[in-house]
Amino acid sequence: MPNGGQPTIVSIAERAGVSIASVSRVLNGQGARRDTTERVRRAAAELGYVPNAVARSLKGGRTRQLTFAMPDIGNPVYVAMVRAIQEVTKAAGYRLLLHSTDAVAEDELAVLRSLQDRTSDGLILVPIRITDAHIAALGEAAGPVVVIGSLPDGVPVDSVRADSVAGAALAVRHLHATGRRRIAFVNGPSDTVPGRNRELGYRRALAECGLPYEPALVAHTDFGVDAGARAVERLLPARPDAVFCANDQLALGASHALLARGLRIPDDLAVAGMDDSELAQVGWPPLTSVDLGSSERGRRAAELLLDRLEGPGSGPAAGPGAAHAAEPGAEPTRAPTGAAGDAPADRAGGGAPAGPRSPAPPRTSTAHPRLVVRASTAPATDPPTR
Amino acid sequence: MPNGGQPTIVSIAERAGVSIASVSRVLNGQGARRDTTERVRRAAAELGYVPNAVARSLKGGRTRQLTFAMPDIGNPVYVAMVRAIQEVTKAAGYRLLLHSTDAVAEDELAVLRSLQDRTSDGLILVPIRITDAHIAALGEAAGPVVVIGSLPDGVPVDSVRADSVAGAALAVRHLHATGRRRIAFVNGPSDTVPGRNRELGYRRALAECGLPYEPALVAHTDFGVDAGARAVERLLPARPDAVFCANDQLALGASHALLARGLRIPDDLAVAGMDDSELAQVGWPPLTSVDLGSSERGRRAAELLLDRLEGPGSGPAAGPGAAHAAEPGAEPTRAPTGAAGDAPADRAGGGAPAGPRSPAPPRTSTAHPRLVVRASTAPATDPPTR
DNA sequence: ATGAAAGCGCTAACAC
DNA sequence: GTGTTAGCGCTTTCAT
Repeated sequence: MPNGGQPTIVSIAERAGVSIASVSRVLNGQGARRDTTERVRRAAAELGYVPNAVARSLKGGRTRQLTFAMPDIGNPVYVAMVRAIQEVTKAAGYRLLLHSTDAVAEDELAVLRSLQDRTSDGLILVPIRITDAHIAALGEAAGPVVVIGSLPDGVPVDSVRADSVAGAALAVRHLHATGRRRIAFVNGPSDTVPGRNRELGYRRALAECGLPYEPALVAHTDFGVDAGARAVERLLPARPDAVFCANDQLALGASHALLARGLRIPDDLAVAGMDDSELAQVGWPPLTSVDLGSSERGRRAAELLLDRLEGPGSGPAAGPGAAHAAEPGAEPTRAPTGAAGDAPADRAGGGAPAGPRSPAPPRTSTAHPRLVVRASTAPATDPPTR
Repeated sequence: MPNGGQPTIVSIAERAGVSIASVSRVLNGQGARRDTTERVRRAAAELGYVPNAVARSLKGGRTRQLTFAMPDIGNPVYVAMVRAIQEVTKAAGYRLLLHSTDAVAEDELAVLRSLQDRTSDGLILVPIRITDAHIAALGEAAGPVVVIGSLPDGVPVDSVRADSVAGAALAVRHLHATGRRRIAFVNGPSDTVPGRNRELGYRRALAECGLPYEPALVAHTDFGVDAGARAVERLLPARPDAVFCANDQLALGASHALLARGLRIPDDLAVAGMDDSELAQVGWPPLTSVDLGSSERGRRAAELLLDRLEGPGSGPAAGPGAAHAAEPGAEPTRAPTGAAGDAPADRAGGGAPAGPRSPAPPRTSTAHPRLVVRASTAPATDPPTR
């Protein structure tokens, strides 16, 4: 027995006394005589036959696997996304591969490149930083990619973003409205897209509220619980009466450090986070946070991806690079280092395939933020609540 | 162009003017003339060639993918396991597929069966309940499986367990030692293995400490934060001075409910959890918990699995019968259809195929629990700490 | 309706 | 050292 002992269509064909073609047809629900159908089904059942997914993939050019690559699988926000994505892809009959990049750009690029080995049919990527290398890699991706996050204009890739500038502003205005005047900000790394946007929202809201921007009230650190705890300690000397954190993990860490110092939340300081992840409800006191629509974005990203896959020219792979010539002034995707006019040779290099598959312009959808108020930002003065 | 425009060994062969066999050899680091090597490498680079993993898998009989199926990807304990497993499998060159079963037995069985479609080479499974169906499926699994959790004796499967009976007892004794006398217990479902074991440990420790078992102090619920909150409410009338919870999620929920009622932790009640997951440190007050060695177990499980995979007959597929004759005194791996007295005819009837693959006897390793004391269980009376 | 045969992209014998 | 060839298990023409 050549393989691992698993039955194949050949075993079934022998047992049922038909050809492998008939087996395939019956098993794929195509027409066949009653008798044949019967025998094949029986043989398959008796043998406990399960089709070999690898062989199918090789033949069909699709693995029916999708990849979701996120910065940190330990962050509940991404877990929420996983759940939402899973729901959509599972319904469509795709398996989901999860990949935690630890926010390492190199790892993100590797994932992008890995599309080339045809292990998965498509990719949903949550990059934390967007470098030129990312943009280049995105353009050359060997299959459809959807980015969750903000991409520079003109990058021809589907994306789903959250308006985190507005989201951050929402939180800050809320703090101001509840009487806080010295609003500190614990941000993630400032060289990340979320980091930049949240800072922008913070400053904008400050300005709107007529509050000055005080560098001493702002800290940058890594995203993460411990980081939040350490960062808020550094801000305490500036005597804030509220701390706005760029995500829930930071906010939880900050709360922790504050409480450990004997400070009271919200009486002494209010604390607010972002993402409205599970952590917000689990924290003590429950954390005011800004819902950035994580599940929604996950779901939407999955839908976009499936659309590329099954939608128009649902061929084996989406057209690589060359297709995107739509953008005026777009540079060539890849220079086929060799004879220029050598038609047959460089076909592989990414020359436009004969088929006029329309690249379908990239689509972007944006989720709108929503403030979720909880105990951590109750007004300092005796709350008039009932 | 038949495929997605991706270069194949054929494209390379043409471009380099050699045969596909040479391409394969060069690319796989086998000997070849300087000149040939050079040309192939160059062609591959120019074309941006990446080998098609699917084709490789079909040929080799291995996908180099492993599956980890756990009850809930939202539980930090499993995230810790994922990290540990990932570390091991990645180093060995395997991709990891994650699967969240939501503790649905049916889903666990499906995962087991899915080994048959050859999508992954092996499986690490964390079942929450073990039914007869599980045991049967485990025996018939089409590839190596390692179970994280306690299996009944005699099930021929590798497993890694935690001594959660001892772990639970540890926590209860600690509560007793710090002056608590009415120790409530919020458990998970009693028909799960962890649920049963933790209850056993609770009762055992109670007895050791000379404390009576009071049903009014015990609640069963689902594992989960909300469940913990609701459950502890029901126990309050019994006036506990401590609450021991079967995992950190429950404990966090319980703390939450207690604090929300204006009770103080640990002054009014002590709270302890299990698993020592991230949640324990993130909770307020920081949660005393029992480290059940999640990372350790994950790592160990991955090692066991890899051992099965690469260890003995690391051939293409598990072991085509004839091979394993090596082990002295080993039982026959699989009855080669029609061989010795081993019931041959039943291949048809769907009965267990020859023998449940048992090349090497199942191995089991056990992680030992360790108590991690934090603020949530400080003695009620003024702590003599320094 | 069914069977024979041609591959999908790759590796590994087996000749030269 | 290199090329030719035979599959891995499956789907799909193309004849019959």
